[in-house]
Amino acid sequence: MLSRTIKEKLISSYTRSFPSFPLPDQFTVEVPPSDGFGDFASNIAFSSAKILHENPIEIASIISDVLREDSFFNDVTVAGKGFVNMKVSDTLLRKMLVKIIKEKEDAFKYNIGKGKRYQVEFVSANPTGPLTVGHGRQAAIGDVISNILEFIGYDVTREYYFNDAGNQMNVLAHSLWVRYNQELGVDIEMPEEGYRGEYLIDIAKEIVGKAGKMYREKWDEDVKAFFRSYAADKMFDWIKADLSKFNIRFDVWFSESSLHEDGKVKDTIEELRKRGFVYEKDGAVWFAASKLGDHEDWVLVKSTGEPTYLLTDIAYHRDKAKRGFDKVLDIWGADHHGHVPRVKAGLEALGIEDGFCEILLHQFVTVVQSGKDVRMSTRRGEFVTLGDLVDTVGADVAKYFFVMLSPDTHLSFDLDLARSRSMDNPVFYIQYAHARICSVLRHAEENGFDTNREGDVRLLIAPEERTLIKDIERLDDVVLDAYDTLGPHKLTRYVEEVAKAFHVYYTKYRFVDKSNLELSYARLSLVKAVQIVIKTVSRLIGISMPENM
RNA sequence: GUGCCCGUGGCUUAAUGGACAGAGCGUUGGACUCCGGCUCCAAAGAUUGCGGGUUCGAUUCCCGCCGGGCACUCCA
Repeated sequence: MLSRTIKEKLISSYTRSFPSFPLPDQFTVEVPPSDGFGDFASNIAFSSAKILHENPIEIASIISDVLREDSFFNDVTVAGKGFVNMKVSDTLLRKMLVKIIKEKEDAFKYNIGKGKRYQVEFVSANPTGPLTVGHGRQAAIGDVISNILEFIGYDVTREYYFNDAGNQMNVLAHSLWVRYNQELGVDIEMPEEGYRGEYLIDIAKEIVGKAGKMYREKWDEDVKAFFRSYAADKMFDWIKADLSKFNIRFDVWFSESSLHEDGKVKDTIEELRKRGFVYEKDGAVWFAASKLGDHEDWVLVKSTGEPTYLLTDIAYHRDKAKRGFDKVLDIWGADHHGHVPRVKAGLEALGIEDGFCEILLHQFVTVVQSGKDVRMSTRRGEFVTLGDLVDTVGADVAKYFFVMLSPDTHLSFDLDLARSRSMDNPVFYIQYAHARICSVLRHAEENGFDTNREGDVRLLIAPEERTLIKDIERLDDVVLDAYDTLGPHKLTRYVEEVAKAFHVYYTKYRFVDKSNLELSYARLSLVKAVQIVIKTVSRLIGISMPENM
């Protein structure tokens, strides 16, 4: 909360000091690496050095002189090669604490989104098999980002796009039919490209139970359609059950076949044609992406007459724009990175503005078990399902592990470690801090304290109290940082830091002391504020905060 | 071969171009008569893959190597 005001104060000191010069493009206000540098530090002198043709140290000292006149600051110094280091007054920090207690999580909300419609599309796995841990990472990242967007005032739609139209579904249908026949003792080989997972065997058994030998060695369009829809329904039930077990919900389930049925794929290709990006060659219809700087052109409609994945995807994104979203975010696995420039070229060709669609890629998840990698492939039927993972480690731990690293970082999920409940587990560390807080508040009530009473925060003079207040008052900065960088891991790192600061505080001081009621009330206020912050972050991450463990 | 991502203490990792590269795990040594020790304190541990360049300043940007992952389909 304070860094905003400080930024404004830096700007006004700058313009007062250098009235005829423009402001630097950007400069930071951040927490310095060590307490010795004060509470906040800014690099404004570095970023303005070129504009002012002046030594950063000189600039910093001029700005500092102005800032020093403000009672907001306790101390302003110039350090290093030109940092402006600021120490804010204790009164001000305590005001922030009071604000948190009064307004709760609203104290940290800035309306950046202003109600604009933001669509986040994630998971979007096709119904050909169960969700894997890789989808789990995507589900977690997408959910946390959606929560963040909502927190800062966007109207968010969480959408799941599934391909229920293409050839993969036919392959799935045929694979199921093969399993069905095998169940009936018919010796048919699973085709090379078939889905070999054991899950189809269970479904095949089910069909034998219901339909007997009706489809034995019989394969035509009707049979295909039956197996296809049977398989798709089963897969969807499974996917939805796993997601709900994982506490992830979607607002819209968007089917690819609806794009075809509603003529949107056809419309898209016509519009591309009108704009001069379509030509025919070798019996196929091509997208002239090279006109937009791509190194080659891509097929939109195969010579068989079927649309490609690229075309339907462009049609899908065109539809997103037509549905009136102000902005959309797609979350894709890193294996789709080659697809990014093509879809973007498609949108550009359609005249959709550049900033409309953002794509966040995340690196892969590997699962390590007994010290070695578990290879995962839906087609080969080798995987650890998301549902299994959630059953073993719980939704909270799974979700936290998925978002605790930067999406850019490869994630290696150690199943043995996760299964062993012992864990050097940050989730438990944070939950423990929260449970301790609840325990303290309970203890206070039991000893006759009214925990709703507001304490006199002026009594909070211990250094650990100052640290803790500084930590919790910057939650809004953390949320905005996570938003700017699309980095949910900023939240987990932050909440670990807050939990740490609380544990340190807890170990050193007593909160409930009948011989010093006023001090006790003051400290209980701080404890409650910490609880508000931990709960707010845990809600954004989507994990629970039990009162007892 | 071409393109994208990654390379940071023993391990897992953080750092919109900023200060002495920050955490956690592990290791070693400490701390409970009292609100939950699932906690806390301290120490050791790093030439940020290698070599150049840009900059007042580079883990971050550029170039070249080395190593790993991914993608280069009329699959999705």
